[in-house]
This record gives sequence, structure tokens and C-alpha cells, in this order.
Amino acid sequence: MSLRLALLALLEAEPATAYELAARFDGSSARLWRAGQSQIYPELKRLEAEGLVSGVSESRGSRARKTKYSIREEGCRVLAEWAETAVVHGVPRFPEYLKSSYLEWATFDGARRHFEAQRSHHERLIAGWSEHVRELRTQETPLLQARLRQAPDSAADAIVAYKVLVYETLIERSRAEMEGARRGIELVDRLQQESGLPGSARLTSPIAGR
Amino acid sequence: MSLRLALLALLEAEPATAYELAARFDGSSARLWRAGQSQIYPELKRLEAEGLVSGVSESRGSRARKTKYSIREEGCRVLAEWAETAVVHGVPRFPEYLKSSYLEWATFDGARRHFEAQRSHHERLIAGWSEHVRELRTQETPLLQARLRQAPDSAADAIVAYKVLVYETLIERSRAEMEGARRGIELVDRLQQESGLPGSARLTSPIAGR
DNA sequence: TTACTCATGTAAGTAGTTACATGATTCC
DNA sequence: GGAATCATGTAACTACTTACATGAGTAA
Repeated sequence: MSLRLALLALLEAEPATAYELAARFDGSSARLWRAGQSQIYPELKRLEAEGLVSGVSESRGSRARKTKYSIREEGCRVLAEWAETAVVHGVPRFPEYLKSSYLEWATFDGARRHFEAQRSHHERLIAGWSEHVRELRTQETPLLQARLRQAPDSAADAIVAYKVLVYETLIERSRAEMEGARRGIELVDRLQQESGLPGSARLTSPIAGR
Repeated sequence: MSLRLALLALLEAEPATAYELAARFDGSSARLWRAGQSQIYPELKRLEAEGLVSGVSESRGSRARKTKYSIREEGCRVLAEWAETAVVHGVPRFPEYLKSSYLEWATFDGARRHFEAQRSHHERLIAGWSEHVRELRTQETPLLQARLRQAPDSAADAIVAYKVLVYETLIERSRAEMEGARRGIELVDRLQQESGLPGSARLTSPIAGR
């Protein structure tokens, strides 16, 4: 159910077409949620049917048309209610750590590659989020500017501060994961050294005739 | 596609019925993956059809029967291949941080409750994982014991070490998130103080007539 | 005999993905 | 005139959830 809330949050800042919303959910600016066009078009129709947003058909060029969606009062109420409601924590699902926990099946080289990939993945995430924190502080992002235009001046500090805290927390979280990956590489090096085997060897291998 | 790998990994340690696997994916021992019965029964059938596991019908009591599944050589090969393959990172989706980043819609009390819930959530996760690390080190868990029986003695260190690293990393990751929640509570206190408003007030509110 | 666990499923629905289809508009 | 972008969708599929249905085995 987060998709509709993400859509409402975007529309609260600024009216937009489904196409524009899809673009925001697609590029590097989609940092907390992502969705494809095929999900956004029907969801907007549902939101309109429920009276949370309103779609207005506008002309585009001479013959074509587009539908610009705006949030309605009821949509704002749903946003406020969501902000007030406790999050339900999803079931734990960590595909990358599931794999990490069975690396005895991999070659030493494969295990090293795994941890190196994790490290560089989190490095990229941190770089992106750090840049975004900078943009939030200097109020460079168009979406933040639009959001600030809608809200009373007294809320401006809070709007920026909550978002900055989110990305700073995610940065620290990824730092912890980078450190885990660093320790993983050390571990693989130690295990390989202790085994005296080449990097292409594995500690366990499929047993014939199961 | 992680479900089948989680199933293969469990069956590699020890043959089991679908019911037993479902129980393992359900209790507190399901720390990296979780799945319901309705997903496990058909997936095991598929794995059998593909020749990765074999199901043997055994009698249970006088009239009833059960199917015990074991991993086959081809299933072990798939596990080894998976361990060697790079993980594809899913799209970013952080429902709890999406909410955090729009807390200006909530009341001060609601925002505080949100961060307090996050903090206690991660506290519980850390407690569970810490306990599990201890159990892994003392080799108390039946699943680890079964896994160690299957693997050569030379792999025992690695099997334990990879799993311990996973949970220690997740502990540090949750610690970072707890610290974020602590900072969140501080932030709400500061924002409320600066506003001079009661805890039941919100900084932005639905605008009539949208 | 009653309640609980063991055991095996099906059905309907939600959320999201990948791929395709279509056509106008704008920029070079 | 051709390529990229704007714009709106549909269809089929995958993964997972929630709820239901059935019956034997076991322990109080």
C-alpha cells in the first residue's frame, strides 16, 4: 500500500501527469520507492475513483491530450492518517545475506567477489544519498522546493530535517554493511590461507549420487 | 527466486517434509527468509519435477502418509552455482523511511511514537540476532549441527564464520537504524519546543477545498 | 472425546515485473 | 524526415499473502 502514499506525497508537492510521476519513480531521484508505468496508471485511476486525487484533461499540442492529477482534501487526510499510523514490519527477507550465509558453497574467488560487490554497491548508495543530503540542505531539488511552497513557512525546517535524517540514517546503515563486506573479504583471505587451496577451490562440493 | 535456494539449503542440511520446512520458515528461526505453506508445497513439486530434489513417500502411523524430500546432486550443483553468482540488487523500497521522510504530516506525538517504534523494533531484532550468534558459536542449533554433519570437517570453521558474520553485520546495521531513531526523537522534541505547540499539533494540515 | 499437532493441499487475491502496442509532439 | 520524448495504456506473468478445506495421529 506504499505506492499510493508515495503517489499522494508527490502530488501534494505538485500536480503531475502519470507519465511525469513514472519518470520520478524511475530515475535516480526515486530513492525510497520505485514503480513502473504499468503500476502507476491504474493506481491513479483507483485514487481518482476513491476521490483522493482529481484528474483534469489538458490539451497538449494541437491534437493530443494529457491528464494532470492533483491531490484532493481527502487525499491529504489519507496522508496525514498514514503519517500517524504505526508501520507494519514486513517479513524478514535478505536475499544477499541468505547468500552470504552459504558462501561455503562458493569458491574463495567467488566469495571474495560477492563481498567486493556488496562493498561497492553500498559505496554507490552512500555516494548518492550523500549528494542528496547536500541538495536537501541547499534546497536545490525541485521537488523539495515545490513541497516547501505548499507548506507553511513554520514547517520548512521540519520538512528538510526529517528528510535529511532519513538519508543520514541510511548512510550509516550502509556504512555498517560496507564494514561487514570488508570483514567478509578478510575472512575469505584467512580461510583460504588456512586451507592452503587455490582461489578456484571450494570448501564443500556437490556429492555424487544423491 | 530465493525461496527455492532457501529450500535447497535447508534440504541440503537434512531431508524434511514440506510441513517441517514450513515450520522452519515460520518460527523465529526464519531469520533471513520466510514463506507460507501455500508457497512451499507447490515449489517443492516444481523442484522435484526439475530433478533438484526427490520426494519419497513414507508411512506415518497406520493409514496416513508423508513425503520426505531430499536434495539431489543437481540441487547441490544449483546451490553451488547460486553461491558463485552475483546478487541482483532489487529496487529500493523503504516503506518505513518513506514514512519518516513525510513526518511533517504527523503530530509531534505521532512522530515520536514512530521513532520509538522503530527503535524498539531494531532492539528486538538485535536481541534475536545476538542470541543466534551465541547459538552458532556454541553450535547449539540443530540445523547447524545437521549442516556440519553433511560437510567435510575442513569446512566447519567457514560454515560457522560466514553465518556469524552475516548476523553480526545485521546487528551493526540495526544499531545504525536505532541511532537514527534516537536522533529522530531528539529532532521531534526540538521541533516541538521551537514551535511552542502541544504534542497533539501538526506542522502541516490538510487544506480545505482542494 | 476433545484438543492439538502433523500433514497436504487449493483458491482467490495483492503487488509488482516485463514486454508490448500505439500515437502525438518536439528537436535536429 | 527521423529520432527521441511525451503520453497512455494492456497483457501475461511472477512472487507472495490470506483464507479455507480436509483428515489422520497423538496426548490429556
